[in-house]
Amino acid sequence: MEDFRSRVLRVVRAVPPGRVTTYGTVAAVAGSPGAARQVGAVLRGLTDADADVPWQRVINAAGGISTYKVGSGELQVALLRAEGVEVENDRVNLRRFGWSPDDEQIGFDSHAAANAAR
DNA sequence: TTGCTGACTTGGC
DNA sequence: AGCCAAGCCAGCA
Repeated sequence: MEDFRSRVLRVVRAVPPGRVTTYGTVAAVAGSPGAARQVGAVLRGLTDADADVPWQRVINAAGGISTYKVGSGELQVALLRAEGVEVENDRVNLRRFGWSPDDEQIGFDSHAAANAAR
């Protein structure tokens, strides 16, 4: 069985530019609903070999940056803005920029978008 | 090896 | 709106 870590990285790599997703979504797609913390643990341990992983596109369910103890969340905000993601008041509007695997087909503006935003 | 921390989420109050 | 408790399990001492 593939490592949880590998699956997380694959999911994150699948997030298109200009979109963001949440730890919970990544965890669910990776096969462990509710294991959002582990997603954070994986991303925290990223190395040079994982430079192709757009970790900045992974945020918390509230649409905010969850750097907590990892230093500059400002960097992440800057990276997101550079991709066209609007960040106002340290918050991202998940209704517009939130991504989930299903959005590959439908884009947004559907029940999936509402689901992503809960 | 064990044990604790923690880029989180969710449901209940 | 917010706070609290439980659960997930990868990484690190």
